[in-house]
Amino acid sequence: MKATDRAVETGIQMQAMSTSVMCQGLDREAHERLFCISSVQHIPAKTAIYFEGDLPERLFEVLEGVVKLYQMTLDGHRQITGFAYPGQVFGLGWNGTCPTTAEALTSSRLCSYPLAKLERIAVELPTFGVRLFRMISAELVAAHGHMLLLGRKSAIQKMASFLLALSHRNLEQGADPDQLHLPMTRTDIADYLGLTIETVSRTITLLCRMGVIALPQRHDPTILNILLLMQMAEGERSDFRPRCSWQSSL
Amino acid sequence: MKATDRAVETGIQMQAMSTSVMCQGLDREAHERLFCISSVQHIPAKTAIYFEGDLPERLFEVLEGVVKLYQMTLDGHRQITGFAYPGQVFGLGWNGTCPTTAEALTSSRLCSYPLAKLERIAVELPTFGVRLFRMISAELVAAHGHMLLLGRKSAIQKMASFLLALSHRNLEQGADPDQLHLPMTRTDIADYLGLTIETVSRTITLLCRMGVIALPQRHDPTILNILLLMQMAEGERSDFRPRCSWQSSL
DNA sequence: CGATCCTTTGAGAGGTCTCAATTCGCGTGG
DNA sequence: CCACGCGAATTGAGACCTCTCAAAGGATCG
Repeated sequence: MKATDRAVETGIQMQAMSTSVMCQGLDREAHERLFCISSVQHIPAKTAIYFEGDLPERLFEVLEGVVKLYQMTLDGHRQITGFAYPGQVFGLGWNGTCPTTAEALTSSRLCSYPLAKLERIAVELPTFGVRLFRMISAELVAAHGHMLLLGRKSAIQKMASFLLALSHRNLEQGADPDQLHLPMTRTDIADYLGLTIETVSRTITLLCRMGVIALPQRHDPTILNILLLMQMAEGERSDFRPRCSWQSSL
Repeated sequence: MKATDRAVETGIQMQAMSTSVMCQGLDREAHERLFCISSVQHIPAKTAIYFEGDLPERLFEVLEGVVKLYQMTLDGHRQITGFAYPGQVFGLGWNGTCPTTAEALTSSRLCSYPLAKLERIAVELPTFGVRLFRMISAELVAAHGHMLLLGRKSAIQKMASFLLALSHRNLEQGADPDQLHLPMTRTDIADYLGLTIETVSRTITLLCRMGVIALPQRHDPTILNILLLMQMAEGERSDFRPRCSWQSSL
């Protein structure tokens, strides 16, 4: 590699860092310290990044691609706890060992930071520590929401919620909220929603027949009626009061 | 209240603080600063502490009693995301608003800290910030584990896992791991495990008939065969390999 | 163009839910 | 002290949703 190439590469990397969610809003010092300990790597599709039970070593940010995080039961069932898209962080939230396996869904580009050095930065630059805390808080909120989906929603509600979440993500990214893309297989969707692959397939077919979505390509559904989709995600009856006063004796 | 009473009360409170999980292992300065912003309160049973959607204001630690945390779907279903026992903290992990409602299951004594002041302490005393981070990490790990239970376990597996978790908690607390106590109703258990009240009841009856547990009192099961219970929690087949090499193309 | 994996679709079984009735436990008041 | 009432828990019967097993239809890639 020539010197000019290295310079170009560093330039690309610095650009990646400045757009990184890890760095946004941080002062110059934090920014530079993060850059110094960061490293960018390419991961081919279907490759594990770390395993459930490993000792956590690095924090990852997705630059390109999608990563799935999952846990296994001892009898061989799998539960995907989340998908990490570009701009999202994973590898946070361990308790001794990694609770999940991380595996690249598609060919991905990741930026990673050694946890030990990250902790030192967090200790020395409290604003960065607060940022890390915000990130893991967001993950916990998402986890709580997903627990509600897994425990209390029907197959159609789960599927509708999933599609709406993807739509919402598109909106945030400035993409068309109706043109979705599913980089994961039906098996992955099933393991994320707590269903079987057949039920996922049948539910998608059902949504198509109802005219709520279209499916020109198997991995690229289009939302045709987002209002109906939202209704389906929430369930039938909407005669619900915001405050649960019948529960509380207040 | 007389001065001596106040002194006694303060003594009790300081004792509570020194045994508090929030304080364990912290230096004298952090300890004292926490004590200054802390307040202890009693909450009667079935009383909400905060509501889903509220602006988070305080972090709570359970001193006595049990608190349940839950979310509602728009069609009126409930998912309990966790129970907080003495020595456990809740109110951490928000993203704008509280993701869950917190409600005292039994008459409880709580110690709470204003979040704003807590953040200041975390910024000024990084070791405390790290401690907060560890706490929320543990919550995230628990949430992931519960997602696996909700999405991929049968009614018996869920019930067995629940009882084992309580048993494990007893063990940590130095109590008899076989003598359990369920302060929550069957409805609460159902909403925690993603089942109906009837299925919970039937599953408990089944476990009794199999001789895995006994039920002298409705809220106080006894584990008779913990090995079998562990087997049931994990599922039938145990021909499972620790590393998921069939998934990864490594 | 065959091989393989992913996906769809069907039929049937099974687990969990729903609805309903009964029993149990406990506090209240006669 | 006992009868009563109410909520919680248990139990039963049947329906329904989802899973399981099986086969066929597509997509992709060498």
